Amino acid sequence: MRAKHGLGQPWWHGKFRGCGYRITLGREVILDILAKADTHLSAEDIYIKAHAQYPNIGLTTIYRTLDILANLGLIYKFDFGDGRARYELTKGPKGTHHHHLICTGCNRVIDYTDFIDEEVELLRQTEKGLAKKYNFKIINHLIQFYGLCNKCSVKR
Amino acid sequence: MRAKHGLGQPWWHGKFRGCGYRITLGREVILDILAKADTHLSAEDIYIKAHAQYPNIGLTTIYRTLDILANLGLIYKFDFGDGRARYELTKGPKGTHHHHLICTGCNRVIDYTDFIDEEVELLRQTEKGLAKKYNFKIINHLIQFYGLCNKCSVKR
DNA sequence: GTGTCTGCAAAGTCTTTGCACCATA
DNA sequence: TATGGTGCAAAGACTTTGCAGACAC
Repeated sequence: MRAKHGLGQPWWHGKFRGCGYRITLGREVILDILAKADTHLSAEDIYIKAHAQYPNIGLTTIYRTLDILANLGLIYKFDFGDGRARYELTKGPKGTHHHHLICTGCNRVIDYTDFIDEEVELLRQTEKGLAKKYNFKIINHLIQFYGLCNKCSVKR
Repeated sequence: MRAKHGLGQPWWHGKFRGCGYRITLGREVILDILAKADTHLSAEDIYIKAHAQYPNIGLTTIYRTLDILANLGLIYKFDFGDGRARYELTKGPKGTHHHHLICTGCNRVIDYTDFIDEEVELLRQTEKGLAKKYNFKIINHLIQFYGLCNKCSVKR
């Protein structure tokens, strides 16, 4: 529903062109995959999906495109502790800001979107306070909870 | 000041022995370095420091020891986005729980310890809520703020 | 003495880079 | 047509593993 706008151009074309980047088939495929994904994909995950619909694509293009996207602020890059990075559209299908619950037993990751108003407000204030005290311009934050999911906590 | 207790044994000896691990010179050196460090050290940082006072030590020992320490919950392992892990004693010299402000311009990391009471309380409640809703046993959390430090924000 | 631990070297994994060719604008 | 972009192969960086000798207990 938010995939296109105006003359049928994907929403990100403007941002891309504005930065001097070209729109290529590979990049379209990658963004399409990210837009449809409901989880955090690794570079290889994306490569496999992309390769299915565009067999000529190489892993290199995946990494290079992800790098651009991250710099443009279109995607987030996460580290869940398993040695490979995961990527996620800043404004995903769900479109909502969220945090992660990571099971240290099985590496499962659960998205957590149930923010309470106070949480958002507190975060806003904290950022403001930190910005002032440390003269730091805060752009983003990362919150992750670690623990054991129901299956893994039973095992122990 | 909290380095020793009882009969002059470092505080962690008990925990180590209790888990069947042996106390070795290499491990003592590594823990000593971590205890004295006031920043997040990389494996190589630790290796260099350790090597200075115990030239026989190898990088392998550093990694293996850090792995044990992390599993024992004695250290935290962080990823600040520069491709190498950083380690920090759970209860450092400062002994305080803290979060990090990471400058995406120069990779500088600032410790942030000025918690406001509401923050701690809110976090506690959030954890409780998440634990209940997702049947997740939360053990730990990670909060990092990303942005530009004063030097880097001037540059742009 | 026995089961761990260790250093070294080699292997592994994810990611980045060099280069010649190709495609977008 | 002029820049950028791409795939491939190779290189790079950090971390892990195999193994024989050394050490803690």
